[in-house]
Amino acid sequence: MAEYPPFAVTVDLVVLTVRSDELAVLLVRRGVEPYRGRWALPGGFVGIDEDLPDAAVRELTEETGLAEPAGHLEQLATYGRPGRDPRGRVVTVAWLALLPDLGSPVAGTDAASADWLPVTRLAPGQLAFDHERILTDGVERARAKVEYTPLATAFCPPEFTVAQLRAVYETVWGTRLDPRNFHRKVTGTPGFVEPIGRSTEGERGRPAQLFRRGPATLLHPPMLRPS
Amino acid sequence: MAEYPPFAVTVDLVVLTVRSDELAVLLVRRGVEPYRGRWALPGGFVGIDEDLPDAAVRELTEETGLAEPAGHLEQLATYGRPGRDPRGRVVTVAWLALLPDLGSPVAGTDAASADWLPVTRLAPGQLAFDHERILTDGVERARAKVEYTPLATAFCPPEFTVAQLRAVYETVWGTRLDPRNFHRKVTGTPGFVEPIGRSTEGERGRPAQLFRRGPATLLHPPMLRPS
DNA sequence: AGCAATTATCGTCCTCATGACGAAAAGGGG
DNA sequence: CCCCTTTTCGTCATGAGGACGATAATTGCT
Repeated sequence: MAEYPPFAVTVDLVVLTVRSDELAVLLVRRGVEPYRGRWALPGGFVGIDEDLPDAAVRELTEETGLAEPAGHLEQLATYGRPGRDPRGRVVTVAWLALLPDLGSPVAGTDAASADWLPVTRLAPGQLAFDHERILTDGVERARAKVEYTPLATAFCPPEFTVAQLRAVYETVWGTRLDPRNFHRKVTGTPGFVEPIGRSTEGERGRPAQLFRRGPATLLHPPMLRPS
Repeated sequence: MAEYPPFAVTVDLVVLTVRSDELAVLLVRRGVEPYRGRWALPGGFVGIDEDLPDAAVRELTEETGLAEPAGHLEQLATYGRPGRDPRGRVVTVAWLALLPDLGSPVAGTDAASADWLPVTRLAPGQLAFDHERILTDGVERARAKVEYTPLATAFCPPEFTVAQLRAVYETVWGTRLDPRNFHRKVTGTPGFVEPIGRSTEGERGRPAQLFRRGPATLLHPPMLRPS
């Protein structure tokens, strides 16, 4: 392999969740140069014998203390512009993870701290490397994919109400949705959600049926964003 | 960079076109080991100072003699399973290109020959490396994306008729579409196509209006595949 | 020229999905 | 028990899309 140009390969994670009615991304504060002290996407180098999805899962658990039991993980895109990393030629494979709200992450093994930050309140230029671009692409992908897939359920706990699912859509899209039409749409799309048989207790208002995510992988017809 | 595992990075291209009512992919016959003599996706190593999109465009023109004037090129996914290349740890960034039918490609600079092969007539295990998986993913992406984007026009010459565009959909999806409803849908979706003002001459039947692709980047509402 | 065959384009009917909204159901708190 | 909140069911109007008839505008044949 000495005849071919040597690259370093990393994985970076765009981990999104919905916390207190805001779309939040998991960021770590860098403890080492370059970009020391700046926020960055969690990620790291891929082992020479490690498969790419394995590296993504490892970084997710390792650097954030979060497991990936529920939730969703998919490849986002690959970024390799020369000069994007001052240490040399680094190509990064970015992944998109959607998780339910699991509370605050624990700090990683290095001294860096990790936390959820609302994506709408990030100032331009606040992230290390080209991570702002990667984050933008990830948010864009998530907004588009909840339209035609049941992926919005990945933001919910295993059992959830229609109203919780609606709050996810409203937060991800930044719009308000009519509760009655949303209810009809969700319960009427085959395989989107299935009733668990129980209801909520002790909340305000009429108790709501509990659902789990259904077997559908695509929504027919899609959930349309209001124009 | 000596402290990080060294990878080789390549680009591979899934170049699709519609030829004689079949969805065809551009393949090259490998002239060197490994997989010598087998069909493979066109591609090659990324230069140490080369950006990824540049490498994809370079390989597209270099190894196939095709330019990318019309048509469409987008990143598909990245594949890096250890062992996918017997020469060592190679991560490949795959790209999807959609082109109008430009005739037979010229052979590349090495002795390998290049040709269009119908995707439906490829036998399993016929392609080198993990290129069969990459091709499958590319075809899947194309089939899905013509639903909600105007990308089917990338398979057409700069000026085309509604019937030609319909033939593209029928070929890509492998279904028949009603000419009248298709015509209504295409001409009624804002920004999908715009009339050029001229019509075809010398063909059989009533002359058809010529169109070029419109400015829309997303189809609202999408072109739905018949269930 | 006249006619058949072919293809493009327009129009009609019906069904279904969806947006806007009213109303009833089912709980908690005074 | 009344009020407030939230869920859930209905109703109506609008618009998109599938099925299909009808017409327009050519070429090819006799």
